[in-house]
Amino acid sequence: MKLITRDTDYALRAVCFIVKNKKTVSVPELVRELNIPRPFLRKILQVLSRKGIVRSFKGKGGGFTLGLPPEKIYLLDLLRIFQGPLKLNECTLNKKRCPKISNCPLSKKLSGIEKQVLRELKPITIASLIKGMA
Amino acid sequence: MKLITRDTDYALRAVCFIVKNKKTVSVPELVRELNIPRPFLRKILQVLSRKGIVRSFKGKGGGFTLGLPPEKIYLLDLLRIFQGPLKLNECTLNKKRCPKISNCPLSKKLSGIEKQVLRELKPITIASLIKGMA
DNA sequence: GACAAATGATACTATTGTGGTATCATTATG
DNA sequence: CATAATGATACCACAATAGTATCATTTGTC
Ligand code: FES
Ligand code: FES
Repeated sequence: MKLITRDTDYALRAVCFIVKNKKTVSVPELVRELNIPRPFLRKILQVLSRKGIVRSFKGKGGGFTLGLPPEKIYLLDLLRIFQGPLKLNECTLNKKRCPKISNCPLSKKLSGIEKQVLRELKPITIASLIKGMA
Repeated sequence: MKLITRDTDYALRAVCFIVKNKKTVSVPELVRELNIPRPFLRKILQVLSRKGIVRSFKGKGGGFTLGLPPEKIYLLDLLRIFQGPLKLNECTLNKKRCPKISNCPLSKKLSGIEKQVLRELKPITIASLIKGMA
């Protein structure tokens, strides 16, 4: 089971690379650097652009720059954009038959774990990841 | 993203029910009680049987009993049986291009999270879950 | 203005994992 | 021997993930 899917991961790499370049970065450059399949990367960047994580510039010489400072781009943001909300704990039973979540011991444990995971993910920003690479 | 898939969950419920019955429990009984699709449940129980979690008795009047005391059946066992090893942290890059895992800051963070999750999962047994339901 | 080089929008396809079904063989009890 | 159970195994359906393809639009350069 993966915590982070491919699109999230690619988004992360792309954003990191954009941070390190002061100029706008185009898809061809990113492809060259990260070798991610080009159309897939394009799709990902378009999403990031819509969400304001990056800013896009069309036309010749165009490309992408950051839309936010790297200290304000959280891994959790990317994760939620591409993977939806982090819910480790969804009851497989429909609500009718579920002996009330609040009472279910497994559910309690899983919620606890989910909280822990969130607590650890929360502080991770692009900035912190890049610093870690030094 | 689910931490626990349906088969693991069904297995868990089935095992819990078996614990509470001193006699052998047959698939029809389990279906009645848990309403899990019968052939699916059968498949799950066969796996549990092969793994020694439950013991099976063939023939008329047959069914399943526990193969281990409930304090020795770990949620993690079931999880691993049905979902493979818990690895939250698998690099999307192939080994060639991965800038060595030990150096990758994301990988480090995710490993940390994985360890935490394992630490929380480890102590959970069938016995502890049942006690929690009291 | 025409062309080239970039992104925007959107629809489609392929692969894989999950959640099941179906069938036939085997074993035990009455 | 009939019946009621499990064993083994192969198959199928659906959803999520991963990736492709196409056309429209914008912008810089000659
Ligand atoms: S049975 Fe619904 S949360 Fe446990
Ligand atoms: S790039 Fe391979 S573990 Fe981070």
